[in-house]
Amino acid sequence: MLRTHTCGELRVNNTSLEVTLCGWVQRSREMGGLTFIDLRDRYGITQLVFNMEKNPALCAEAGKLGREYVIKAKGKVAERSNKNPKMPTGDIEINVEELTVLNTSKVPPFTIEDNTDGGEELRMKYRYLDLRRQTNKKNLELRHKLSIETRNYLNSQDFIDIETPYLIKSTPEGARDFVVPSRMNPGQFYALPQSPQTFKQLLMVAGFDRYFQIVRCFRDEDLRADRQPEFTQIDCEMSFVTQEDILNTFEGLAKHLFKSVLNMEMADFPRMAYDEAMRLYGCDKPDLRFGMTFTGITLLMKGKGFKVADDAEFIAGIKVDGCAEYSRKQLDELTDYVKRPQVGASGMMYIRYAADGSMKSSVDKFYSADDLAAILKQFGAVPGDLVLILAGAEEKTQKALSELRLELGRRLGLMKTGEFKPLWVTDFPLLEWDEETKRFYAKHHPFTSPKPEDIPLLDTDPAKVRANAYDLVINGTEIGGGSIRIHNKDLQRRMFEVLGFTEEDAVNQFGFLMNAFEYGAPPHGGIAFGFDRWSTIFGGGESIRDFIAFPKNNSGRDVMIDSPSAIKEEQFKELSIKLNL
RNA sequence: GGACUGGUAGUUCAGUUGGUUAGAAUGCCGCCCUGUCACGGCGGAGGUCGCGAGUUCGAGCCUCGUCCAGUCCGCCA
Repeated sequence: MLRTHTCGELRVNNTSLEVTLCGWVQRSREMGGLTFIDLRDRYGITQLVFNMEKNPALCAEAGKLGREYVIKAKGKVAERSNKNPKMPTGDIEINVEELTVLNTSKVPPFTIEDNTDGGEELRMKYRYLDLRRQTNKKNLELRHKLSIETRNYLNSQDFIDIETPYLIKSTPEGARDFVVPSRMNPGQFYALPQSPQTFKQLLMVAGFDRYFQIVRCFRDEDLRADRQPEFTQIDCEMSFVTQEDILNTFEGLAKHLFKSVLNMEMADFPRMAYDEAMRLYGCDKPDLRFGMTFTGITLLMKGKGFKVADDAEFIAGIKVDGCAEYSRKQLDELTDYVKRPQVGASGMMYIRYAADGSMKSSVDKFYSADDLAAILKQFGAVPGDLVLILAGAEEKTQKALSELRLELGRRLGLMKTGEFKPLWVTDFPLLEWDEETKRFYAKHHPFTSPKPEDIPLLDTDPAKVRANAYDLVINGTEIGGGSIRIHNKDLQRRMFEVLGFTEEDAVNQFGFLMNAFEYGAPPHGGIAFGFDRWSTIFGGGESIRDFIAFPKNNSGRDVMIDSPSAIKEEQFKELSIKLNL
């Protein structure tokens, strides 16, 4: 090693030790006769001192060092006369006797500091410089810790890590596939896996009754702050289990991660059926850090001559504690918020229940004091509260009210970082009707098992069938989800029928799985967690990009290596591909 | 596919109603400074106002188009 110590470990009890440090020049401060240099490596920052009286040549040399030069410095640890309590190494410094420039550096395009002056775009282009910053380093360290602790826990529970292929077969269901041409099989393509779903089920058939993998998955869909075209899952599957066994096992994983990574003891996670989540929060991944659950008042508001209410399929609202004094301006802002096209409400009603007991609403014209009092009672409102009400088509209104609830949560500071409210959402619908294609789609995936008691509904009312499917939600983010799978080939065949697959389609796409199910498939089920999201939530971050070493931007581009990019004509030829742009 | 926001010095941003030579901070360069640690002081360099049209006597500012970035909707079994 070129160094004897790191830049983060020396303390006052190392005084007068002869050490050699290596690192990057964070910053230098010249005082004329004295020069200080902050030397940085992965572990911290240590101050180097050069003294003009003791060694003028060396001091002059130190003065020439630029930001981000890579240097090696040999010298003695000394206790500082002027200590810096803000730094872990602030009690000591190194009186440098030998200095070697290991490499020079151009002036970096932004400052390598916690509060950098560089914008997102620039930092992504120079990601290797951005990663030198402490905040990014911390994020990747947290991610590493989560990864190690996940392995530790699952290993302790007899899960085994098995790799599955990346070059697999395209299927039209679900997300768009990334596709890879096969040179040796002209005109044919591999697909990159959206998840190792079918392979882990085949591993169950193979008898590996507890499997896991921390694995890259690929989906060619439009991106968001919490979505990347390639992302990482903690992918798990178990045999001979019920839903209850899976929830318990992976609640165990979550608790272990909370404890080992964040040092937090978590109580048992609450559970909520999908229908309940939709009724109370209008959303299948509610943020439980605050209340403000929905109160339905469709019947109370209808029949009073107010057309908006009379025409509405669904009317519900939320009670905002202690906000009766909201100004007209604030209420108008909220109205504008719900009327944004992305939220989609056509208006908002309010009732202010003033501290003196008086009521003021936006619909006084249509509702008597008794009517309003009845509504307030339904909400359990007390003087000082504000009630906000949306009306319209059920699904749309639920969604808008859910957005309004979250907006108020943000405005009132109720979504605190550092507070964690996990939740299992269970009993998802098995199928989703698509108006455009006039057919059902699997809400989770086509191998999800219906609840046994709901199987008869497959023939009569498929939309009502509930699945043995579950999601883990933390603070309003879906962190993972899974299901008990179908292991019976007849039920699987029936499922494909409901989804409108012909026998031929099913065999063509999933024949290998159906064949496998002919040879003794055990009852099994599993779950997959979004590893990037989990890291982001634990790290209190906003965007999963901050927890991925080399992420892509929202157009799926890597601006550092400039990909995707064109390929050479010879490559197309070799692949028997012609462009059609 | 759609909505919104932004693009001005190396960087982060300001720039009034369209009007003389486009500013600040920071970074960078030079000089001074022996206890700094966001050091301090003095001085200096640094601009295709994303790109292309248009309106105008005159455009960083107005209009249209386009590219790029970000947030969201659709999409993501």
